[in-house]
Amino acid sequence: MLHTRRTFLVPLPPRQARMTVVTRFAPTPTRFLHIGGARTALFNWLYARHTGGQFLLRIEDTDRKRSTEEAKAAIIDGLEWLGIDWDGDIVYQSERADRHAEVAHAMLEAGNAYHCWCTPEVLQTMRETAKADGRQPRYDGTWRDRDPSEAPDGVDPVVRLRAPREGETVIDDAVQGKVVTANTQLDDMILLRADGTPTYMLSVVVDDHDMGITHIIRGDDHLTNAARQAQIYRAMGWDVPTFAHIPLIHGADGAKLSKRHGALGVDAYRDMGYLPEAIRNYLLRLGWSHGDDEIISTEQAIEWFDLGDVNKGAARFDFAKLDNLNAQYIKTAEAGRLLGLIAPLIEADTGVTPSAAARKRLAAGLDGLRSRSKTILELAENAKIYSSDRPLEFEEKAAVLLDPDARGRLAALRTALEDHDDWTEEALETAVKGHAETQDLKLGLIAQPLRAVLTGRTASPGIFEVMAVLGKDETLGRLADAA
RNA sequence: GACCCCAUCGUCUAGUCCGGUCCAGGACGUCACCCUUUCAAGGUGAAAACACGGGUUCGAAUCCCGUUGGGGUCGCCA
Repeated sequence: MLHTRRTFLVPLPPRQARMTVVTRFAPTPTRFLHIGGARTALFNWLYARHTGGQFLLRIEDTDRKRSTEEAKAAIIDGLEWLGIDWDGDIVYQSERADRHAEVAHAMLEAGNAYHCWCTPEVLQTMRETAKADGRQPRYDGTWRDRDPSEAPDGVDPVVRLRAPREGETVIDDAVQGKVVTANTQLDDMILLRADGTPTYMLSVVVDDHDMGITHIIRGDDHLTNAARQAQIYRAMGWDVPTFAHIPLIHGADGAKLSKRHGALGVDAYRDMGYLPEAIRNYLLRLGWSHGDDEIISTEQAIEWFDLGDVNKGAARFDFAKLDNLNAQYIKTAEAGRLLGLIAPLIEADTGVTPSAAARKRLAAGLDGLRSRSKTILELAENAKIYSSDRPLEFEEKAAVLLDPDARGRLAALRTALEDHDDWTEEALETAVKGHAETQDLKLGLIAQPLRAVLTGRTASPGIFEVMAVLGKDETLGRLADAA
């Protein structure tokens, strides 16, 4: 754990001189790593890797009673699961409160900040009357030029920034372009609370500066904050980093992704059976593109990613497209990994640890299963036709298929198969088709009941493949169970 | 409400900066057909968009203005 790394306090060379890009992801540990945060982290990470720079992680746990250890762990877990690694030690904002205060005091001394004795109650009424009068609900600068000797007794003052009252603050955003804010829109924000603790506005600026952040890539919802933060940088005579406000992700209904609907943690996506590379690819394409490319490896993403290609408008989250991407990654994922992923799911579902024979079948049948699965959950579900030991459970529709006639046909087939020894897919196909011909039956009349009896279902991989994967003993055994 | 941001198929987007090659391209989804013992996968094809209104220009998805719509921010939260 770190704690005020000295290096951060050493004055940094001017921006032009340190050509290395430094980005950061600065989540608040109040809940899990939600999908929007994941994308912000991804973009920061990608940009740092693309430029050969650094990607830092800062936990903004400036207490507030809401930060929890669980949330911190969940965020770190989420990042790790997504394959997003950070450079150096994690910076905990709460451990830097002294430095934040130090900066505020420096501003006080330089005259760029001042004490204000307005209580929250006074401020509250100030806002209310302003609103009632049709004015903006802002701090009116009561104590900006008032003599501190007039300070009321028994009130601890806050420290406010002496912000410029005229002119405008301009942000040259790498994504949004030039954003101009009239300084009259910005009031003198609080830097230090009455209890001496720093506010978010001060903390971010000080931390970003001390950490040498060159590019602040974050959600659009911070765009308005950028102007205010720029004022703090300027008051301290610091270089203002490059801002890049990326659009927010909206739910399928177009509304903001809120706690209420759809704002899930990345762990939820993992539990729904999505592969981290699919999530990464999907998130990457939400608001960013590289021509017509859709399937983009992480290596390519790092090579191609640039801020200039990030869109300005918000994008809606679409599970259908995520499913498609996930399916594509499942198709090419390494077999051992997939097997490892589904084993615990099958076990949890059936309460049985797959037997050695079952695992063998699973490995043999995996390729026929993956093209039929959009998620790991589906894969595990589909895999049960191989993992289950006899006797099988039958789906309603499969059971219906096994009427007396069908059972009779299967019994005949079983007898015919008993002497068959070449248990390869091709040979079995020839054998079963041959058998159907001698019985003068359409293949479907045999194949469908066969599928039902062998898998307990009406949909499965090719039936001859299933037979081959099952092996002779298991195939005949399952046949015997029902025929 | 004020301020700020945004606006191409249902969705993600290419094209917009440096107007003409765009009666707008790709992907997902949808539909049809092919393949096929089932379900997928795969293949082929189809329907599907420049929000609206004004300009500027020989010419605008591309530039300007307005309207509408959507979003964000207005805390001694982060």
